[in-house]
Amino acid sequence: MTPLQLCKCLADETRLKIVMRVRQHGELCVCDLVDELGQPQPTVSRHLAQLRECGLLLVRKDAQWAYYRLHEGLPVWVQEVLEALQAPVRKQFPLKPDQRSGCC
Amino acid sequence: MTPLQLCKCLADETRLKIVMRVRQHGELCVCDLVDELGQPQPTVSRHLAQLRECGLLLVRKDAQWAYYRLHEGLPVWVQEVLEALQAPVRKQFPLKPDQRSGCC
DNA sequence: CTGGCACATCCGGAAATCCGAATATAACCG
DNA sequence: CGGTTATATTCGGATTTCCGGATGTGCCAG
Repeated sequence: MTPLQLCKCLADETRLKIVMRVRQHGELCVCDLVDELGQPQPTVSRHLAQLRECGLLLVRKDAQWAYYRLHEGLPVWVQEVLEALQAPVRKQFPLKPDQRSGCC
Repeated sequence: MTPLQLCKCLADETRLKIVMRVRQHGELCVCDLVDELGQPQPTVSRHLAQLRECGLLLVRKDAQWAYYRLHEGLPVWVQEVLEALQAPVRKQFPLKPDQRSGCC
């Protein structure tokens, strides 16, 4: 994980939102993200794959669901970047009013 | 300046290097950067313009030279991101051995 | 004024990125 | 087994991003 790779991962609105939402919730399944972001499922899945491959996210598969979380072993500087971005991202992309559809 | 804009600015090797070098030196002129990065002057100038427009860098023009520096009024979270990236960037892209050509 | 240097900008094409639509896979349910 | 749900992957094209080369502009030296 290099600084350049991290910046590229976060240089997309959907991926930035995903990382921050996941960081906030600890763990989220794909359908939650699809619901939250209002984007088609293949789009979300593609971005999740990218975040997995670069080592930012990890998956846990349970039955038919896939739960994503931040990789536990992230370098400190990565955690610092994410921490610094958390608040302004939440300001720029506020959460949708709690319409817990309860997909899973 | 939004988190997304910042990430896009830093999601390019040349721009990432420029920002970090400028941050380290306080102020650098274009020919220094061209020399350091080993890239053609128009390329460096184009990236500098981009960093200017998004509000990360400021220029000071003196005679025929243009000196770039970090914008003084950057939000705290931006400064935190840059601080967190400084060390790993220097590790990934070490400085060229000091061959001060003294272009200016 | 002329030439040279530092820097900026413009233009056309190449390359990377992103997306929509369709399809694949895997698990659960009846 | 067939149907449905959750997720992943593939493909083709559209859009964005990046670069090289040429050109423009301002400043200085002679």
